[in-house]
Amino acid sequence: MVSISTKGIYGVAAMHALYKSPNAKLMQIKEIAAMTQISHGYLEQILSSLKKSSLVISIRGVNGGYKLARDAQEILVLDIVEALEGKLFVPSENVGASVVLDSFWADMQEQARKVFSIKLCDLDKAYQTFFYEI
Amino acid sequence: MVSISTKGIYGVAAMHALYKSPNAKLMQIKEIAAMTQISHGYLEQILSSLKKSSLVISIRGVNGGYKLARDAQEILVLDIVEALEGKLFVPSENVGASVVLDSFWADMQEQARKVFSIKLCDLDKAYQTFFYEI
DNA sequence: TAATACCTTAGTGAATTACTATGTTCACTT
DNA sequence: AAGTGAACATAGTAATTCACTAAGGTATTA
Repeated sequence: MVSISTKGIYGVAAMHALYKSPNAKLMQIKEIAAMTQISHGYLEQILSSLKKSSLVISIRGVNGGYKLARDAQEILVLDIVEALEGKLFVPSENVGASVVLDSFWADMQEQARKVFSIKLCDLDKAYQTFFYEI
Repeated sequence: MVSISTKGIYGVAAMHALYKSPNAKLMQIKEIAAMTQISHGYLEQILSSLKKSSLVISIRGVNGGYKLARDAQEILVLDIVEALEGKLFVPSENVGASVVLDSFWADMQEQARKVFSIKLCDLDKAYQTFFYEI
């Protein structure tokens, strides 16, 4: 189907929730799950992956939770999605040893990854732009 | 993995082969398969899909084969890939009823599809550019 | 009518997706 | 010191997709 899967979409939604947390306050999985409607157990795994990629920081125990590992200006949607789904748009293998097509697909990948290189802090801005155009 | 699958890559390779056929001469499946290293049976299915999407024309019987249904200038890589893999980059469902993220993903889809809106006849040109830059 | 090409459908093993289930570890509170 | 509640870790599972193969059907030409 060639699409970002729910895992990536959930990941961006969770990161966006953390970004929107007032005063960068810790958020617990159950809070994020309630906000985003993501299943608690699945969200646990997703946040675990995001932690492994150093995108979030966690604190354990009672009153624990998650927060962004760094400023939202330093986090790209591409980082989030690739942390969860691997590098984007890598053509499986090269076909027929065609140099033309090989470099074509490499170029497509580069351009497509550029599209997703939008900062986490600019997500709302993107929406505003969209909104004002109506 | 979020990538064009081999089906789409094979489809583009096959279409490129048809585009490169001298004088737009009919090409048989076995010729294309030999050129591209795609399995004969699988390529049959792929060309069948491309025909259903009116991207190629076929002639049956002895000396039959395939050719492009229209000028390569009127065929986008996006057309080929979407004929084989469905519409690109549709986020499965909207998550958490977030209007911000919904319109963000819609915008991502639009931009990503634009990246693949390159004409079949410009595939080689893309490579030339890449080549000259070295 | 035989040969040869396209056309169609069914099946299959491997991998991926989107979870659920179960338990462990850690830290704070009482 | 014990209990509670949070993150952490691993295993399992049903459904779907992927990348084909197999087997035959149908149209056209020699």
